[in-house]
Amino acid sequence: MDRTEPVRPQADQAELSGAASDLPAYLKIRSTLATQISAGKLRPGDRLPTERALCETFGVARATVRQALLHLEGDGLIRSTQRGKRGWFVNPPPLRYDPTNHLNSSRNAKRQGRHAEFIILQRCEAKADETIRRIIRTRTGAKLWKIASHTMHDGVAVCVEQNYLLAASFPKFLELAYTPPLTQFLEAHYQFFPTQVGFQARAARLSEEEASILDVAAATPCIRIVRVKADQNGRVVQVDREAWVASAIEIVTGDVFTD
Amino acid sequence: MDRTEPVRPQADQAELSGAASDLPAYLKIRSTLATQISAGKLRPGDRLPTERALCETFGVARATVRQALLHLEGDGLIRSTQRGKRGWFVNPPPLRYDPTNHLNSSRNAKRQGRHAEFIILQRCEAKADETIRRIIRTRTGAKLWKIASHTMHDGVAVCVEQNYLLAASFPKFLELAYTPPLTQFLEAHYQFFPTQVGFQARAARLSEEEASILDVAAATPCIRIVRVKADQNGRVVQVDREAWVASAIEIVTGDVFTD
DNA sequence: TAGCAAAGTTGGTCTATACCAACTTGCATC
DNA sequence: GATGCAAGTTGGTATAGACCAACTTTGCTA
Repeated sequence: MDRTEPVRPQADQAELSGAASDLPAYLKIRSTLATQISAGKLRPGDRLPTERALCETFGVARATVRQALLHLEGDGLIRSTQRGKRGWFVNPPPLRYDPTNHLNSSRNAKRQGRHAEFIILQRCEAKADETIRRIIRTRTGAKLWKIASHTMHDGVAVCVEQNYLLAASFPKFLELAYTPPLTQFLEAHYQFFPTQVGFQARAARLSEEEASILDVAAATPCIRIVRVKADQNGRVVQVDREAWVASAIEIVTGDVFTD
Repeated sequence: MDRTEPVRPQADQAELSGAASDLPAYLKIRSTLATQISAGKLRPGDRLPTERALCETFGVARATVRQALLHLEGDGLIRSTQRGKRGWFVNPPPLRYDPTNHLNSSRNAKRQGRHAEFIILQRCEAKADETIRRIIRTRTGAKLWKIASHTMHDGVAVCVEQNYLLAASFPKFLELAYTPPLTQFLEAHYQFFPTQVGFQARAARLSEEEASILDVAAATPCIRIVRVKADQNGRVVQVDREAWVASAIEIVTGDVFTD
């Protein structure tokens, strides 16, 4: 009984998602799983079957299953943990993020039914690097405060960020007892009501360090956001650099999408 | 002389990018190539060595090289063509795209030193699907005009889009001789000076069809943008759906980044 | 010299296998 | 029961080899 299926291991996969049967196997697996997710058979937070189990289900090698899973990760539908190597999990839908009206991120999260937490990693004096310097248009030596933190939504890390403040505009910042979120803190202690004067977003990948903080695989797709804020005189005094797990947010302005 | 290097094929790779030598091989290859690109040794439009040549250079298997290349693709640094299977090419830096001020995309491209072309694929009457219907807040049967097109920058396809117009607001649209770009055409023929009332962007992957139009590999990372425009009375009359090759654009508002 | 067919190249897909670190499970021992 | 170690599981990384379609190059023929 060994020779009924001789050399063609990729023959009999007609059961994979009927339509478009000339697609590569990994794309069929991808769309099969994507359908299960959008149909609610697999729900946010659910764990997918193990890679080896999926191999059996679809009758393919593990590399093929992984190709499908990595695509689903790029699609933003699933994520795999890194440290707690427990498997692949279905993502919640992305948080809507409005670049023109993004003054209080915790309230934004709450309005969308998420619980946001902020964890401070570092708070120190810092020098501006080339990028910051160009934005803030300052002379080389200007003193800055740097706050490094990350954000959790419902217990899942979704964003690492660094905030840079022009030290001259926020005297004795390090001596104050700081509680996030930053926007509210600066409002309360410095009567700082900023104007957002710049916003930048682009698709990229997480660095090693960021991925390890966010507890996802190295080089996970992310969206890098830079926000620039000015004081009442139009002076740039704050630059925020954020790296969001790409699947965790979408950029939206206007209210035509929120019904 | 065959047994000096017995069973450990991944041993001697100390020459790969000195620092952080405990990184996986594919990440070292990725950063080596990324460095060559940012240092200008490989310039936009250049073709990378073939995958098999890179295997020899770095002393790894082809799957490992491909892993590195796919990461660089996700980073937006390179792209591989699909139909004209000629290899991997270095991308130009992304085009800056301002969601709050994006009325004329060809002028935007020109200002950044690119030549933009628009190719019309289809122009027809269409019914609103669920998404469009919800945005345009119209009753089920509303008649729409649909324009499907794609955009080339310097001869490279970078974006596919569909524009939907409320037919009632643009009478006899199909009977007019249409020349892109759309914004200018509507301005000239209908005195339509829209207000942008909605903008949405998120990271995703190209569909089969889109990828084939854009001549890139299936499921290439992309940024999906939806723009919603209203007439003078605040009535939503236009919805644009764009899919940009992720590496081709970055979303920017404000002028603090353009120095 | 023009045209065309054969051979080679290249990225895309896939199999099969292997090893590792980190985590989980289960079992034997105290 | 609690403890602790061994065995199993899981995703991450990597090798080696294979086949294909589509493209390019080569070289022969008319």
